Amino acid sequence: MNDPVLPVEIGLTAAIVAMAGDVPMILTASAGEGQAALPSGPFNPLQHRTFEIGLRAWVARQTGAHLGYVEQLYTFGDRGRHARQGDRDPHGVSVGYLALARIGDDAEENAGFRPWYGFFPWEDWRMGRPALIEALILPELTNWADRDRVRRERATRLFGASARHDEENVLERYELLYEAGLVEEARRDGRETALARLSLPVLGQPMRFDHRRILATAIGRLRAKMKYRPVIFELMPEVFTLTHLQRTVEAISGRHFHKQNFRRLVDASNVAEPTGAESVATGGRPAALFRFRRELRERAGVGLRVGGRG
Amino acid sequence: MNDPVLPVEIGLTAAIVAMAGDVPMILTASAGEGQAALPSGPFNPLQHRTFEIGLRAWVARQTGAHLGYVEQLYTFGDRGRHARQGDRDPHGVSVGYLALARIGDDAEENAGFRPWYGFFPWEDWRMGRPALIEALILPELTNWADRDRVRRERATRLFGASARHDEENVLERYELLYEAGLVEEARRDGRETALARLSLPVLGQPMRFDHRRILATAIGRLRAKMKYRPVIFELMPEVFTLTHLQRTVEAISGRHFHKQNFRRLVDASNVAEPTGAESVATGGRPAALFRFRRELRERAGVGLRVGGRG
DNA sequence: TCAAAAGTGTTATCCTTACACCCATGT
DNA sequence: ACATGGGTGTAAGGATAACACTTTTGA
Repeated sequence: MNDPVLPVEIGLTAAIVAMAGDVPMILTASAGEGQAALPSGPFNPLQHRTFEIGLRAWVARQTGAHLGYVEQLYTFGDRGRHARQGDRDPHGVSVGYLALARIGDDAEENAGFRPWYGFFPWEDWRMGRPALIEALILPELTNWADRDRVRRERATRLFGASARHDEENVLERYELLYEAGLVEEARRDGRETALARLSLPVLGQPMRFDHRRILATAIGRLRAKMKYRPVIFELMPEVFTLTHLQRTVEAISGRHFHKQNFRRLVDASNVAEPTGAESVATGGRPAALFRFRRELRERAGVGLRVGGRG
Repeated sequence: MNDPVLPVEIGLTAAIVAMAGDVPMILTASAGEGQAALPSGPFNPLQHRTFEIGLRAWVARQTGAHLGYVEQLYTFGDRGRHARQGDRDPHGVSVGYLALARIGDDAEENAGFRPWYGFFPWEDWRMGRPALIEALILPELTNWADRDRVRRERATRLFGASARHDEENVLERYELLYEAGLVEEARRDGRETALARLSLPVLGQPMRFDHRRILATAIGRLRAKMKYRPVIFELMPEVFTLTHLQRTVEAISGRHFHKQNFRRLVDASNVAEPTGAESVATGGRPAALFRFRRELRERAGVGLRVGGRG
């Protein structure tokens, strides 16, 4: 309480998400070669009144992207952030953010954005359970768990075939893989690892520092938030078809939904209304166009409550 | 990005919750007279590896309390935290925490703890809708909203008799009252207020700085967390009766539950198991004693999923 | 024997999930 | 006419919410 106060530097790190078709993208810092990193910058309290304002400012300056929704994720204190060898992040505190943006189709604007499932291939269940879970992750986890009952149960709960898959636990799954030494970051941090046996990057491209953890947190948060806040529309154009909306929700949540049930859900939730117009057909019957009911933006409890299995 | 880095001080502020009978308590700093405040202290990265370790250290030193569960809430940047006149919080960044503790019955140990509904009288719905909502809050909000449709809708949604009450929106409700100038903090911060007309503190005891906001965040988070993590047991003794458990859950969530449904829920969730023993009767038929199944502590998705209306 | 609290069985309702079929357009 | 994607009705099963009643103790 009466210790001398020790000032530290504040950094902001952002997971900036956008959609390109039905591929969820994450903005990475163009850090020459080497591992991908999330964009980050210092926070200057004299220049910007709040973190969020500071964040918007440097993102606008560094990239063209205009941020829609912005949400604070977590604050990592200095050596608390999986402190390890090779971590050359400046001493200080880092505040993690999730932000949503809209990007166009032209390569210019998309520069720096990468598909997020490139970092988390085991998180995309849209076409069913990813094969690499059975083929790679489970055998390696079994090997790691050995006779340890707690480890075995954890592995089964998070990746087991019988366990109900909860798409929100992105961070828990990543941390298990990290602890089991199955992601590149574990090796870099000097942990025991089974990676020698594996040809990388089967278990996803690595990121610098603890940025993949931050991204995991961001994905999990977005997947959860979607269900009770209409944030998904920050990733959609002004008007859209219901199929387009479904593809986007599926892309983010990494799950597949039944068309009819999804539509009923949208209908019941009342977050979208028909514009009256129809889409220029994209290969079949023209689809009705919808728009987000903006007046609901601030409403809690309004979201697409996709259920257990869709 | 290339601005000179500006170091700032990091402070930790904690909402430390405990139960006394069926009254949820919050630890307040013994700041002489004046308004209540949450305990807070500086974070020294040289001394403590993580925020959480730092937090536990100074809480242990300052108070006798031993913290069980600890969770980060939000980080407020300097002038971002409702910066206003009268705010004499040192410049810097403040990381807010929620922590759960167990206290005994003796006055010694309970010193500094105050009933949290003293700060949020409109949040206790255990005996039905609090009378002061109809009698005071709604009339004042109607007056504040005047002809503004957005304001009216917001007021109705958060306090209206017809709206479904969502106990988790503690922060939203507090912020509405703040903006409407109905809490003491609004006056202190130099906002227009209707308080002259009201005899304080009808709308709850005020707190210093933005500590009541932090407490509101903590209550809301705890009410939500309870449903999918077995955190409630951090507030319970080793063994307890089902009625005791129900009283505690009701106290935290501020709602009343049907006995039978609550029991079925506990049974279905499998988080508690009978010890075999029975309680020394407290006035009626002896009750079976239960204990928390500790092996579930880390399990996501395990909690008491009390539903819409209990 | 009465008060006080523990403890249970059953039903109506709604929501979730799943299934199978029809419709409108471009080529 | 057929391929492509848009769009709907309905029924089974499970979870939730509400009900009223019995049991066991202490005074």
